[in-house]
Amino acid sequence: MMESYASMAAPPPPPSTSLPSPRQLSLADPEASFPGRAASEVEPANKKKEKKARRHRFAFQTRSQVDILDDGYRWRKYGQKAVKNNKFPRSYYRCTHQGCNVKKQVQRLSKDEGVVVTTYEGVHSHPIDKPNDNFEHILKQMQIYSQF
DNA sequence: CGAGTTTGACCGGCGC
DNA sequence: GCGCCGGTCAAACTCG
Repeated sequence: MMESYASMAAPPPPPSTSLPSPRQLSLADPEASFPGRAASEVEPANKKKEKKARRHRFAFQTRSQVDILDDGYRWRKYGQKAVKNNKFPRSYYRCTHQGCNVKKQVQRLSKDEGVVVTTYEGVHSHPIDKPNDNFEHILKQMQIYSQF
């Protein structure tokens, strides 16, 4: 899906009207006074604003022809942006586990399509939902760079 | 039907 | 002060 760019090459729906994006509508809505995605802010404002310092960041450089690196956890893609120094876009993933705010970003090297850099942000606090005993073996094959 | 994926637009910070 | 950039979200669509 992610590698198939032409899969969705015909999205232009019938131009019923120049209706702006739903995103803009929320802005026009007085109820949407929240600045941006504050609506998803599950944390009540009762507490002080804790700084969103980034947890430990681990970058895994793997050699894979496919960008779908399954580490055993369930990830949900929440964005895709192209990097300036790379001709390929970077994919942003997030753990679907409740309370598990672990983020992961996958980037491919434009020079070496077979090289994929996966950066993990945060730590998982739940067991793996997928039987992958070989994961440990895979880790050994990967070169782990620990930052922070 | 549900979950996950896609795309566009927005936000905040930083630079100039 | 404005422009640029990276990063994030939300709705819509697709797949199983």
